Amino acid sequence: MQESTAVKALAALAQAQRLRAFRALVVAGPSGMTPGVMAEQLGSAPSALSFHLKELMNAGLATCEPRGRHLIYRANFSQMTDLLSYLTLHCCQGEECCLTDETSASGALPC
Amino acid sequence: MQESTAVKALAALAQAQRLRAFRALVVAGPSGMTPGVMAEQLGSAPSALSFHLKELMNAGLATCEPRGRHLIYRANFSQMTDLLSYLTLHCCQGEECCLTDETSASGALPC
DNA sequence: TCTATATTTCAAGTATTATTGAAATATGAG
DNA sequence: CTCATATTTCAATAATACTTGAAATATAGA
Repeated sequence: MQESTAVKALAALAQAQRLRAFRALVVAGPSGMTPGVMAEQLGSAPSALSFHLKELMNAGLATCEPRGRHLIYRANFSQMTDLLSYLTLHCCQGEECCLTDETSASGALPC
Repeated sequence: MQESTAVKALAALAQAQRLRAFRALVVAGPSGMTPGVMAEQLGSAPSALSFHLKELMNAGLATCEPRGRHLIYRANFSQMTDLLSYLTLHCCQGEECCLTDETSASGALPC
C-alpha cells in the first residue's frame, strides 16, 4: 500500500459519523447495507451520509452496487486489511518482537 | 476502545507527515527516537514535527520520556493494537467469516 | 404517465487543521 | 556562568473538511 492511499483511508475513518458508517458495513458483512437503513440506524441526515459513504468509496474502503431502487454499500475488507498491515510494517526493525511474516497484518502485535 | 478515542487515533494517523513519524517510531521499536533524528530522517521542520509528535501523544499513539538533553519518543503499541481491533469488531455479525476471538485484532481478516 | 420513495448533488456557512518562521525554554558542556 | 544545542511555543496564514437544507435524479409501482 502506498502512503497516500493509507492517508486517504485513515482520513476517511477519522470522523465519527464515517467511522460509525464503516463499522456498520463491517458488521453487515457481505450482504451490505442501503443508505436508508443506515441513515435510520445511525440517525444521520441522508445528505450527510451520502457524502460520507462517497468518502469511504473514494478511500477504497467501501463499494457500491445498485439493486433495484436501492443501493447496496459494502465494506472493502481487503483494503482494510492492507491498511492494518501498513501500520505495523517493519515494526521494531524486524526483531522477534514482531510478526515474522511482514506481508500479513495478522498475529498478536509486537513488543 | 471508545469511539472518540478511535477517531482521535485515526485522525492522528491521517496526515502524511504524522503517519511517517508514527511509522518511524514503529520501526524504531522500544528504543524509540529523538525528534532531532526523526526531523533529519524525514526532512521535517522541527517545529512542525514537534506539533505532530504532540498530536500523536494526544491520541495515545506515542509516549515521550526525557533523557538528558534529549527526548525519546516511542510508539504506543497497545493503543495501536486496540485501534486495529476496534475496526474489525463484530465483523460480519460474528459469522464464521470472521475472527472467532473478537477481543483480538489478529488473524487473517474476514470474508 | 403520474406518484412516491430512495438517493444524490449543490451551495453556503462554519469550523478545524497544517505550515511557517521567529522567539522562548531548558539542558548539558566547557 | 556562558554558550551551543535540542526542542517547544506562539501567531498568522492558508487550506481542507463538515453540516445543513433545498433541489435534482432515478426507479418502481399504480
